[in-house]
Amino acid sequence: MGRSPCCEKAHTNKGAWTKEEDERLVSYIRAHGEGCWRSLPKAAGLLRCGKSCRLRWINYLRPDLKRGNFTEQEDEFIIKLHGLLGNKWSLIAGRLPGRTDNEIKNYWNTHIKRKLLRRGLDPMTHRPIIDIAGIASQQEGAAASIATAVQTIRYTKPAAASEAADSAEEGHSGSLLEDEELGRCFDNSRELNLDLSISLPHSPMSATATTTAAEAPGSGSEAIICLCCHLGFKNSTEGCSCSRAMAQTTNVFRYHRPVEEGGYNAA
DNA sequence: AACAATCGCAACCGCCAGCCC
DNA sequence: GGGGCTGGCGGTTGCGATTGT
Repeated sequence: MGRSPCCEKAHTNKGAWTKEEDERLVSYIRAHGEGCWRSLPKAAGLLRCGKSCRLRWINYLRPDLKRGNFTEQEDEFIIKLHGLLGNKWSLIAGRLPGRTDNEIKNYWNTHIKRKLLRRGLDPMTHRPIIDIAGIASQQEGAAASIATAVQTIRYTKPAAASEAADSAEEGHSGSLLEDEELGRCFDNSRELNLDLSISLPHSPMSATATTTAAEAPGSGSEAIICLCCHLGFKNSTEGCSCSRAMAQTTNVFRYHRPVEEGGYNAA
């Protein structure tokens, strides 16, 4: 059984694309647009798998691609987005015009990982490595499975961790969920609510940034912003469930950040 | 100069979700 | 409802380029 192949492998080229193949693909897409990738190779006279054509176009031939080195600002932006989204390269790429998911993924693996390690941060969790080692030691014994689950939850919302790590230089405090709180969330819900929302940090700075934002329980000065909506990952017709999630604020993981515009720019 | 090791990136692979019939 | 098809995604691999010995 198994999957049917996406194309007839016996008659398809593999490996590096030639100039001629590139030209064929580009001219076809210019003439007909991005249509059905499966039928495109045949229509364009290419001995390539449709997937391969799509990848070549998206990652290399698209006219709006910005090629060349990443700027320091892009670096920091990627780090922050990765802190928020994890390895969701396509989502990260969606926030960086002219960059592809593949490019960002490669760049992350070859440059940024090392950069974070040099800063003493774990590239996956964005937490200080010493801190992680401490948690790892606590995980030994009977609590290991719970602690692992907590780490997993933390990974869905690690932005606060990166914010915390940067807080010394950025001047605002991250609001990392305490282990106890994370454990409670996990224990209560048994399932992860992946709706992300944003609220103001608990720092004094945030109070000055508060405008007409909804008051959040507990802090008295938190504005809750749905991350999906704020970043534009969901359009208005897709019915983000943020309002529902916010009505049940107990198990919603929030990303705390200042409200002012440009907050995602590199510090 | 020759070889080995490492790096960087393009491309591939397999899985998954959404759509359509 | 479910099965097949397709597009899209993230992880991994392959290989040329670069650097070190």
